[in-house]
Amino acid sequence: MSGPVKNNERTRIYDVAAAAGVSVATASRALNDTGRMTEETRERVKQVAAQLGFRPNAMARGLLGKRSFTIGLLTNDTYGRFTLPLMAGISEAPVDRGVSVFLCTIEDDAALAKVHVDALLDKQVDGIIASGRRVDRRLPVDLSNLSVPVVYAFTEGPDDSVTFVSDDAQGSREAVQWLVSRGRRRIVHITGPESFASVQVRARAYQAVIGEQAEIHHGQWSEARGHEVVARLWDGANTPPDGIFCGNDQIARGVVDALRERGVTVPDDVSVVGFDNWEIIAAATRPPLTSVDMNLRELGREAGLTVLALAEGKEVAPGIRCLPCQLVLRQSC
Amino acid sequence: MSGPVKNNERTRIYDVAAAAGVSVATASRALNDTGRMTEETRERVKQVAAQLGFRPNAMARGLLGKRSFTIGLLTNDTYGRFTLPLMAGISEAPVDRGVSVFLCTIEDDAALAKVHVDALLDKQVDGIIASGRRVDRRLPVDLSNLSVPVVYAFTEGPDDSVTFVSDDAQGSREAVQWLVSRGRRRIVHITGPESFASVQVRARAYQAVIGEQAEIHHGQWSEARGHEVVARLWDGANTPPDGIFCGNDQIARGVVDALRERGVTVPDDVSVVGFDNWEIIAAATRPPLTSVDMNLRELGREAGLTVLALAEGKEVAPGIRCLPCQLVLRQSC
DNA sequence: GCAAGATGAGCAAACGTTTTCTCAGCCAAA
DNA sequence: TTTGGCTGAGAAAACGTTTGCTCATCTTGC
Repeated sequence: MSGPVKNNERTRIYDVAAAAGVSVATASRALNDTGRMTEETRERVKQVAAQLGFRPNAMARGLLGKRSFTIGLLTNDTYGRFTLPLMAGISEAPVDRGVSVFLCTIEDDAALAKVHVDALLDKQVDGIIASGRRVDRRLPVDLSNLSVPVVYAFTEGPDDSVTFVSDDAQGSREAVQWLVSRGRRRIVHITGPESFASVQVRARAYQAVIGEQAEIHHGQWSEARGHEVVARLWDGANTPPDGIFCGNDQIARGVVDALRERGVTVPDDVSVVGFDNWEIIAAATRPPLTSVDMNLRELGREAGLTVLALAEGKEVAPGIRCLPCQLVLRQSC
Repeated sequence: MSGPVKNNERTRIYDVAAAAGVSVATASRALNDTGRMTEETRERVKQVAAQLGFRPNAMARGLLGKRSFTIGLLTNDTYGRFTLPLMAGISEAPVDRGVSVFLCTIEDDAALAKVHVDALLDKQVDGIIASGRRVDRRLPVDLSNLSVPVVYAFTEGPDDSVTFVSDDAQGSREAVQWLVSRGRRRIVHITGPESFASVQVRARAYQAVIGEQAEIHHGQWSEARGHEVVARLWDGANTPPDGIFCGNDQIARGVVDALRERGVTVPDDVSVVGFDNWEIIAAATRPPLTSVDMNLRELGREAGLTVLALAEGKEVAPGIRCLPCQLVLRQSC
């Protein structure tokens, strides 16, 4: 008639301790590989725990004020183009350590963002990763004075934050250099609106390789825009280009389609490279698009590892980390 | 020198109670709108709490064995095509009640799935939503005897489970009927492999409208497949169709492209309808695709509300719930 | 004027861990 | 033998809430 006798659903550490004939304290230490005890005792406890299928209650653990084994991912990319690869990378490392990820999609809605962030803080997340669909825009919420570490991925953070972005300059350089190496001499760049930071970075990298012959066409991020520019280039007085580096895959697909319709052969007459390596577009283009992949998954992985390190109290130098892009070769050049 | 004097980061309910001049118990009851007390007391406590920016610690709450205000979303759709709209819907209602969603992407990997599910159970989630990229495939993990409620969305669950799917039959019917109402007389169906349940459902609905003149072409889910079938139809001996209902938007886009290349005008000569309403494809097609939208967000919303209801102990009758699709009109018919 | 019921509010237990003390036993050095 | 350090292990506090129980006070009906 003494001691807790609850026959609840889950086995608690109390049950393990009782079964192993030790105290709760010893059981806890045995399972966490801390404290001093005979190797034999430790082993016995572990075995009993495994046998009973014991899994520690994360709530109780979290209550002690230590880790909650939980991180939050904030994003305004409801479409998922960037978020899901990122997400896959983020949870890759953490899940092995028992860490789960809260995904919060706030859609440029400051109030919604606040609700989500508050909920995350209530749940004592170990850290937050902020991510967006556009590198040069901040999320509509201030994360700078939170009690938990914050890491930015694919979105702009405050100056002293840890930020992960893809190395668009390197990716663009490789793409253009690849065109050059294929013997292309007149290479133009068709890309998005000048107001995007990534547009500027990519354009500068293109310019650095091409020099003064550089020719940049800004406009919408759409297939239609690809058609438009091709029409202008081929119907104009100047010699049309033999290489086209596009700011994203949608433009590139428009370009390739427009060229095919004009009877211009890709890649024989003109080589085309896209950016984003959006499988659904790049692979369906005829011919399939060579494109720059931003390695979002890897980016997510790094961000996940970093926020975990910060949560564990490790020091991480603030600054912007550029992760390399990779040129994915297909038949368009 | 008496009582807790900790000056920690977060304000606890203890601080609120002290500031309001009541006991912790009263404070708790005041904030939760339970128990008996003067309206004046309740109001005062609430006011003090608001002033101090008090937010209850979710861990402590969860430890009491009640709700954890947390649900898990399991999916094997790493690409995000289906998951993100679903996710947006799922968290819509819950977040207002302070519920956050763990997103777990398991990629047909049973071991990974188990790791994730275990992590979710450790964290005492109130419920789990299982979702997949294919309606007729089960996730590689058994969720049937969990201690928390499970709801299936866009994936197959056990017989006695609560499952949400889109009403593909109704969507297809409306699409085909729309073609008929536009005066189309010879309508064919180009769709994916026969092994997909959704392919069968959509095909049957098509057949039910068209009758014995039905003509179904099974094959890959790709743009290339659209080209292929158009070539076969227009180069064959029979009169080509004047209406085409496609099993997904990729096929539809291939069809429209192929027709344009042959000089067949869409929608004047032939009307085309797609399925999925995948914006990136449907909107970029020339002309833009009319397509069946599965209302994934709404589906997610229902699933979220249902799992919450179950978590609160409400009874929900098992069975398959079909949510209506919606025909989104664009210029392709 | 008194018993009985209603009302407002506090004490303390409970949730399942981790961790700080504390302590008994043992061994070696003096 | 005594002393002191080391080792293995347990008792109990702590984390921040919620809630069952208790109790004093107030109201009401006789």
